[in-house]
Amino acid sequence: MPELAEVETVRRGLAATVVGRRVTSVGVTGARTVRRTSAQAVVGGLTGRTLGAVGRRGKYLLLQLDSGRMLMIHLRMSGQLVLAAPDVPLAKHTHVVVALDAGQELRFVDPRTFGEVAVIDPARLTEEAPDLASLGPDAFDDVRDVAALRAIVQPRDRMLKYLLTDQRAIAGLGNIYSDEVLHRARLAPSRRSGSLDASDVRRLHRALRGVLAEAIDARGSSLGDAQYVDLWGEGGSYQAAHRVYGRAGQQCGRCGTTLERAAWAGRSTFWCPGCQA
DNA sequence: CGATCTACCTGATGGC
DNA sequence: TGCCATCAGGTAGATC
Repeated sequence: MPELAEVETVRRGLAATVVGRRVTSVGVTGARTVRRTSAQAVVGGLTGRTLGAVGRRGKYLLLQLDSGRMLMIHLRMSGQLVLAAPDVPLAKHTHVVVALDAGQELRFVDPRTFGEVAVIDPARLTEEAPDLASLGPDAFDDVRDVAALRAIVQPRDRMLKYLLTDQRAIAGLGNIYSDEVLHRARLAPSRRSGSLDASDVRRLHRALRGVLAEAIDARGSSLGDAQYVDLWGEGGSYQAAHRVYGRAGQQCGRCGTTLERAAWAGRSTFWCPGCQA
């Protein structure tokens, strides 16, 4: 569910609300959510700690702790972070509850239990979070100029859809935003990265910056099942700006061609065969 | 190295 | 109504 724009929206919400707050108690009821370490490690690593800067790398949320360690959260497909008063009943599938000294609770809710919460030592990142350690440059924070994108695209020769969603190549894009970026750049998802010329890379860069900036401004995309909401339960609005995602059979807003859908490696890909080449 | 499956889960939706 | 198949924003690991 959540991709870079949604995770960034949650990050900004956390930065505005929990920085400087002390953790008074922690409850873990979902063993799968803390599988990277253990319930004891999460409870012990958080209780009594004060929360510091809130960062993001790709789709990972990283909160500094005054112990020198960090709280790592990945929402995966269906995870949500919710801020609530203690007297508000727990939503179904609430797996971790972090009580803060301001009287509020930070709750991790996740029906499919793919998401995770861990407290890790940044000095031992390679051992404790090899997935995080091997992330490529962040699609928004690190890929600022064309040269940065060229450095990702040029050394590889892969279908663009696979390249853009490979978190080790470029971190943060998922199924929705990769399709939207490729449509804006007028590049087909099956196009090989090795075949891009300088103007293709410039268009891809401009599309990447534009789509992500607009999606973050819109506080992300929330689809019909309302799986993605921010800390206060509010959805984003970028779904209204989707040009291809979920629109197979409709007409392309740019050229009028009927949009297509294909299932590659078990994932849906949407594109316009008329203006993406 | 790159492409494609499967597995991990629950829930929503649509067809019959 | 119920039953079944299909699909879902992610990722790791195995296989070809």
